[in-house]
Formats: sequence, C-alpha cells, structure tokens
Amino acid sequence: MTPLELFKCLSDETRLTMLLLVNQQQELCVCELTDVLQVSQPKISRHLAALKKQSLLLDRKSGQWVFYRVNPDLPQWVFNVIEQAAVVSEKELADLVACINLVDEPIRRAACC
Amino acid sequence: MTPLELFKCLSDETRLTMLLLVNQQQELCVCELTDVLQVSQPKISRHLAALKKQSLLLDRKSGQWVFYRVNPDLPQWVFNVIEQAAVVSEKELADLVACINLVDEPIRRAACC
DNA sequence: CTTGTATATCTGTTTTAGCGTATATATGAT
DNA sequence: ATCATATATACGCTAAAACAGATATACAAG
Repeated sequence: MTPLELFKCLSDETRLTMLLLVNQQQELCVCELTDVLQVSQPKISRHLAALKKQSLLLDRKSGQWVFYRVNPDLPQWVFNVIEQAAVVSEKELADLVACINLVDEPIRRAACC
Repeated sequence: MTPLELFKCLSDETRLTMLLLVNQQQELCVCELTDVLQVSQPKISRHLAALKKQSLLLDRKSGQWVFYRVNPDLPQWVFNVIEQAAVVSEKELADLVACINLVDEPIRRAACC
C-alpha cells in the first residue's frame, strides 16, 4: 500500500466515514452502516468492497450478516494516518454513532460469540 | 481544513509528490518542479493552484520566479499526516531530488536572499 | 520597444469516479 | 418450497477530475 493508494481510498466521504466508524466501533455490519449513514445499501457495499480491495478492512460472515473490521496487520504509518483523521473527526463520529439503530444491537452481539 | 479535504488534495500523484518535495526542500519554484517531475508546466501550475487553494502551500514571487513552500501554520494533525507519507516515500523522493536540474540552483539561491 | 523566460489561466476533450436501479446469491424463517 | 432479509455485483448514466494545447501576463534583458 502506497501513500497515494491510501489517500485515494480516503478521498471519498462515504469510505472515509465508514473506515473511521469501523475503526472506532471495532466491528460493524453492512446494515448498521446503511442505517447510520442513510445511504443506499449498494452504495455502502460498493465502497466497502473498495476498502477491502486495498486491505484496509477485513470481513467476516456470520449468518446472513457480514461484519467489517479494520485490518490489524496494516503498516504502522497507515494506522497513524487513520488515527490523525479519527482524532479530528471525533465529535462528528460520536454524533453518528449516537444514531446507530439499536434494534440491531442484540443481533450483532449474538453474532459476535 | 477537514480530513476529507486533505485526503482529496493528496489523492493525485502530481499533487502528492509536489507537496512532499516542497516539504523536503523547503522551497521550490515551478520550473524546478517541472524539471523534476517531467510534466508540462500548465499541469504543474494547475496542481500547485489546487494545493494553494487548500492553504497547504504558500507562494512567494521573486523576479520572474514563484517559489512555493509548505504553509507553516497548518494544524498539527496535517503535518503529522504529511510526515507519515514523507517517511514512507523517503527513498523515492531522494531519487527524484537527485534529478533536480542544478543549473537552476544558483539562481534559486540568489533569489533567496 | 522587442524578445525571451517563467508562470497562470482558459477551452475543449477525455478519463475516471460515483450513482441509482435492477438483479443475483445466500441465509434464515414459515 | 416459499418468502423475507442481508449483501454483492452488473449495467447504463452522469458528474467531476485531469489533461493537452493555446493564450495571457509579468518580468528581465538587450
């Protein structure tokens, strides 16, 4: 992964926000992201695929859900860049997280274990 | 400046490379960048204008030359992001710098003082 | 005043990225 | 087996970004 590739991946609002949300929440599934961001499911999936293609995210299938998490094996400099964005976006992210549809939470927890 | 705006600015190879070069060299003029990167002068100017518009670079006119430098008043997180890219690109940048046309150097030095 | 060099901007075109809709696949429930 | 839900992908369209080439401006030198 080169800096240019990383910056290209982070240069779209949907992708950047999703990466920061997943980074903060450990793991999120597609429907949770769709709820929070209020955009169409295909759009979410398309951008998740882009993040996965660059190995920024990994996915895990559990039943009918697919959970995405930040790839823990990224080079340190990538984590550092993400962290800078995370700190700056902290408040904005908190507002978004407050909107995550909690109806899904029990299911998510169940799928975890 | 938001993280999204920064990443958009850094998501083009010409802009990213120029920013990192200027960051490393303190100050470079348009013709030096044109020499190093081997791209057309209008292209260089266009991308410099984009970097300047986002206040990543400042310019200073001296005679017929215009020298660009990194804006020293950027927020710390922006410097941090640039630094991560700079460290990763160190070798590649060194190769590029080795190609800067030294014919211009005396003029540049003269213009400095 | 003319010429040459450095830089910026404009114009029209091409390329790239993103989007919405429709559709396909997989899983779970009835 | 049928239906609903979750997710991914394909297709055609639109919009945004980047480019090449031409032109404009500014300055320096003769």
